This record gives sequence, structure tokens and C-alpha cells, in this order.
Amino acid sequence: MSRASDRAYSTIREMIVSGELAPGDSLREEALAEICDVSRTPVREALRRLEADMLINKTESQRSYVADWSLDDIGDAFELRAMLEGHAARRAAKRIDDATLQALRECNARIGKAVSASPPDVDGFLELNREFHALILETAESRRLTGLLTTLIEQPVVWRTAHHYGKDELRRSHQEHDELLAAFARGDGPWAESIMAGHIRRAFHAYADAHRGLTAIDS
Amino acid sequence: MSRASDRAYSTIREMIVSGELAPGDSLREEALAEICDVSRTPVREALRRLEADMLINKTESQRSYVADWSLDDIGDAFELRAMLEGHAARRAAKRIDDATLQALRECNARIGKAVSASPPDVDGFLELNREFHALILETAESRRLTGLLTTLIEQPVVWRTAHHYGKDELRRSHQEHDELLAAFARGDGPWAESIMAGHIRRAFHAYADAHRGLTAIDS
DNA sequence: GCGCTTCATATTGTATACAAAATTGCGCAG
DNA sequence: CTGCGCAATTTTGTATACAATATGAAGCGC
Repeated sequence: MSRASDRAYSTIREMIVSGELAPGDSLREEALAEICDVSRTPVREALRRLEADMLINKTESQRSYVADWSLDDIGDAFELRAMLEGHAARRAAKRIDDATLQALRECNARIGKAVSASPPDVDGFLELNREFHALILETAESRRLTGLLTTLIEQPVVWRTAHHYGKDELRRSHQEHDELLAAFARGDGPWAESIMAGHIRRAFHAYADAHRGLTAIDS
Repeated sequence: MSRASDRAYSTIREMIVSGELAPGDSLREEALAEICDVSRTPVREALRRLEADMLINKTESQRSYVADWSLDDIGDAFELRAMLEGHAARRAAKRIDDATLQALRECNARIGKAVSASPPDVDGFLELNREFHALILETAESRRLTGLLTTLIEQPVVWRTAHHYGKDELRRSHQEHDELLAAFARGDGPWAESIMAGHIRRAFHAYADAHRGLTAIDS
């Protein structure tokens, strides 16, 4: 992470995810180089990585812009996530060992605490949730699957979704994780897959509802 | 494609896919630059793209090697492909129009010709097969899905698989495509998904059988 | 006034030089 | 002979200069 290209990647990515750079904004290499305090070379590398992450679009003339996602696109992404994370859960259920199961239980216990706090610790929830899903993905033991999913998970949308969550929705997430743990404990792959797919799809609808609400308020 | 980095990408990729560069071979930027007749800068870009395609691995010390895939890894890739291409087929069945359906029919007719020739025109089959699947993917209308699948499809394994096919297996592929067309004609998404998933999985087993046979002969 | 061409400017693409880091091989001590 | 450590060499990372290309605005003919 200390490499210049990594710093550029993190910096630009953070600007996109946080919303500092809005969808449609143009990304000029020289300007970014100055912001990141590196030369254009590592910036170009960072832009390519971000393009692979689909956080950036390039026009036919090679100019870069912050990607803009319609609700349909977002729905697509969640649908794929549901499918792939479901697949990961199924694989994980067949491979999980006691130590990992215990680690997941502890992780979800901490999620429970973050959720129960008043006000709920949304940032803590996000980080722990990320850890929970990452552990499952790791347990699924498929490099390919990991590669495909990371590009879907590392989206601005995913990160902002939780901020739309109400306390009850956070608690529902926590409960679904518990169900998942039950499926894992029994090594029931299809069950784990069903729960995970539903878990992701519910997250999407929570986002979509909140988003429609927000846009309705805006307009 | 006339850009130096694109030429480098194509050249190196072709060397990997064709087997000229064997799994585990180290990829030194300067050597590749000389081969591609460009400087190291575009070579580095090409290597990053190939890394995203998972055709290349990088060690912790940033050296690049041609990716080496175990049969398990290959199985993983096919499993994901079956799932995602099945998904694509389901989406395509709901969106396809008459013109596209007709184009697919014509494409598969040409596949039939390539298969029936004696000897079978395997390279023609490969190209047409690629076109057939690409058209379906396009019809599925999901940029995300397209992005995820291309990294799975553009694998050395996929390209070499067909060379293990016997005439009967090529004809079976052609027939499965016809079934797919029937599902499309009726707009039956789940049917299309089932056929496509089976189609891909059969391709994997054809590969696995041939591969086991070959390794058995080798040893 | 409208549209086209053309030229100035801005932006990206490539090459090269240099810096940082890693690997290899040698020499030496045990 | 083996293992360790250092230095020479190789390889990758970054900066910068220059080339190619795209964009946008001004001028010109219609």
C-alpha cells in the first residue's frame, strides 16, 4: 500500500466512493496526479484498476469519467451479487471448520452489539459486515469467485446502502447472519445459499426503497 | 487495437493462450517489450490487464508469471461460467427480438456446417461458437454480467477444450444450441438457463475426461 | 445565420532515464 | 561442505519529456 500507484488508487477510489467525485465527473490524469502527489504514471495504473472495478468509464477517445449507475444497473449488480454470494455460501457450508464457524459467530455477536447500541453504530456494522462476508468468501475457497465478487462488493452503492438502513433493518441483517450460521453448523449448502441470496436481495430492496424515497423528496 | 498497449496485450495474451508461454513461466517486462516491439510502459499496462483476466499471477515481490491452473481451479471457472451464462441465457430469453433470434439461427446453421465437414472445422466452430455466445450475452443487456463473464471466457482452457472434442461432441454442442433457440423462441427463461448451464457443464466434463486421458498417457 | 474547415489547446499515449527493490551468486567463516 | 551475509546484477516502480490524438473555438464560405 505504500507504493505510489496504490496510494493513487486508494485516494481516487475513496473520492469516488465518498461522493467527493460525482458520477459523470471527468478524471484528468494530471489533476489527479497533483492531488495524489505522484506522477501521472501511477495515476494511470490506478485509473486502469478503477476501470476494471467498473468505478470508471472510458469514452472511445480514452477519457475517463466517474461511472454513473442507473437503478437498473444497480439492480443488476445486486442480482449478480445475490447469485455469487449465494454460491459462496453454499461452498462455504461444505468446507467450513469449527474454528471458522466460531470466528463467524463472534463476528456476528459484535455486529449484534453495534446494531443494539443507541444510536446504532452504522460504521462499525459496515466494517464487521464486510468482515463477516469476507470470511465466508474465503471459506468458499475459490480464487475465481473471490475475484468476481470483489468487483461487485466494492461499489459506492454498497457502502451507502447501510446508511439508508433503519435500526430494524440492521437487526434483520443480524438475524439473517444467525440463520446463515445455523445452516453452516449443519453443513447445509443449499440452505446457506437460499439465506444468503435472500439476504442480499433484501439489502437491494432496502436501498431501492430508500432511494426512491429520497429522489421523491428531492424532486 | 493499433495502440501499442493493445498490441502488447494481444501479443502476450496470444502467447499465453497458444501455450507458447507455459504456466509458471516468468514474464519480464523488458523481454516482452522487445518481443512486442514497444517500450516497457505499454507492456506494463498489458500485464495489468492480463492480471485482471487472471491469466497472470504476481508474486508478493511484483514479479509476473503465467497463471497455472489446477483441474480444481478449472472446474471452479466452469462452474461459475455455467451459473453466469445460464443467467445470461435466462435474461436473453426475456429480451430477445426476432432479428436477434434469426441471427442466432443463422450462426448455429453455420456451426452445423463447420461440424459436419470432414474433417470438422474446429477453428471455424470455435469462432462461430464464440459469436453465438457473445450474441446471447449482448442480448442479456447487463454490462456487469458481460464484464464478469469475459474474464471467465477468455481462458486458455476454453480455447483448448474444443480441440479435445470429437465429432460427436461437436454435434452435441450444435444440438444444444438448437434447444437453446427453441427456449428463446418461446421466451422461456428458466428453460434457456437450464440448457445453457448443462451445455457449459458438459463442456467441462469433455475437457476433464480428455485431460485425464492425456495425463494418463503422459505418465 | 449556419455549417464546415482549420488551427490552437488540452489530454492522453509512449519512450526513456533514473530510483527502489529484489534476486542471484560469490566469498568467507565455521 | 554448508550456511550466512554482502554486494553485484537484474527487475520492477516512478518521474519526466515528447509524440500523437482529441477537443473546442475561431474564421471562412455559403
